[in-house]
Amino acid sequence: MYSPDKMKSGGGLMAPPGCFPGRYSPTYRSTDPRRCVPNPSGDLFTGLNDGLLSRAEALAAVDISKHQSGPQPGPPLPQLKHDMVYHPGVGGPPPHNARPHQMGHHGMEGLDMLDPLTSSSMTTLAPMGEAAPPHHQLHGYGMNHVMNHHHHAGGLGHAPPAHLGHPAAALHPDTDTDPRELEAFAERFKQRRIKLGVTQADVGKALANLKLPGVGALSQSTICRFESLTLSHNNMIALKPILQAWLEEAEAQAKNKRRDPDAPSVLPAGEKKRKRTSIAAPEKRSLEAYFAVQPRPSGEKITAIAEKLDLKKNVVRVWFCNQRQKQKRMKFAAQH
DNA sequence: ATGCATGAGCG
DNA sequence: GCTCATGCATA
Repeated sequence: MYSPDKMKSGGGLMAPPGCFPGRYSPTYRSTDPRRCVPNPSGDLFTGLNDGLLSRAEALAAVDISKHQSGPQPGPPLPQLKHDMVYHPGVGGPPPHNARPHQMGHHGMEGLDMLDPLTSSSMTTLAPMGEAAPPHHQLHGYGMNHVMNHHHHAGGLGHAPPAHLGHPAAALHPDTDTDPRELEAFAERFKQRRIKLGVTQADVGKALANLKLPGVGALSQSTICRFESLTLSHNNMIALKPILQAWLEEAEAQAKNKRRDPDAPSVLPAGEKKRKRTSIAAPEKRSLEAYFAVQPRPSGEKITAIAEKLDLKKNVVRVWFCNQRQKQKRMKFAAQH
């Protein structure tokens, strides 16, 4: 029911209808047998990273075994998994915090001598968690207001949360930014959403109907991530007032039993299907190993890695970007 | 629920 | 080139 372009523009994301990049490179070779063999043949990047790469992999192996069986010195082991999954299902067990889960850069100790190149940046790694983004580009659906660290949530030049029921939350950065509060809200939100019998996708779509300035539809993914707190802190803060507005509106309508009968469900016919690249486990493991040593490889390095793993350079680059993003991902539970 | 991707905005 | 918000496709 939503044409791709419609939805995106509504959400603030621009997807020029006719500008899809021709590089949808269907690199989905997950099933490709070659994938399992990180081609050890004559590498072009010879002198460059052969040694490094191998060591990185070896180190990763050590690292892995380390947190799997080995006792961790100190805090509850931060898993350097590329993903965090602590999500109970709907109606699952009482929500509760997981472990303090910051980025895991264990395994680094002792690696720094590996390669001067890689170690240089490694050594600077700090216990970052969500520290202080240098600056931010405020784009998207007018979430600019909240995104700004020092601005108050009411920003956006509209600030009509008067009727939203929780003026305090909307007006006080302290309240709005409090991870505890966000966590609690996400929890409530999910619970009540389910109560209303609405799916995450429904919510995303419905947001556009709120007609809040600058607020368009969102995807199921985003709603899901909001509920599971897997968005950045700023993103959570930006979305909260919007979802809160929707929730209140939805409950009001439900109470009055009056849902406007407008159901323009005109499913847009199929569009081009993007093929999702799937990186095979062995390759993924290698990437994780490299990432542990150098989360921000240079273009050259990325090229070398891509070649060694027989992956597209862009795929590798994006993988690193996503990995960093995940690493930075806020873990409310973790920080409390 | 999550992996890989796009694209805006910023150096 | 990166970060960040966000989405499509898929497990």
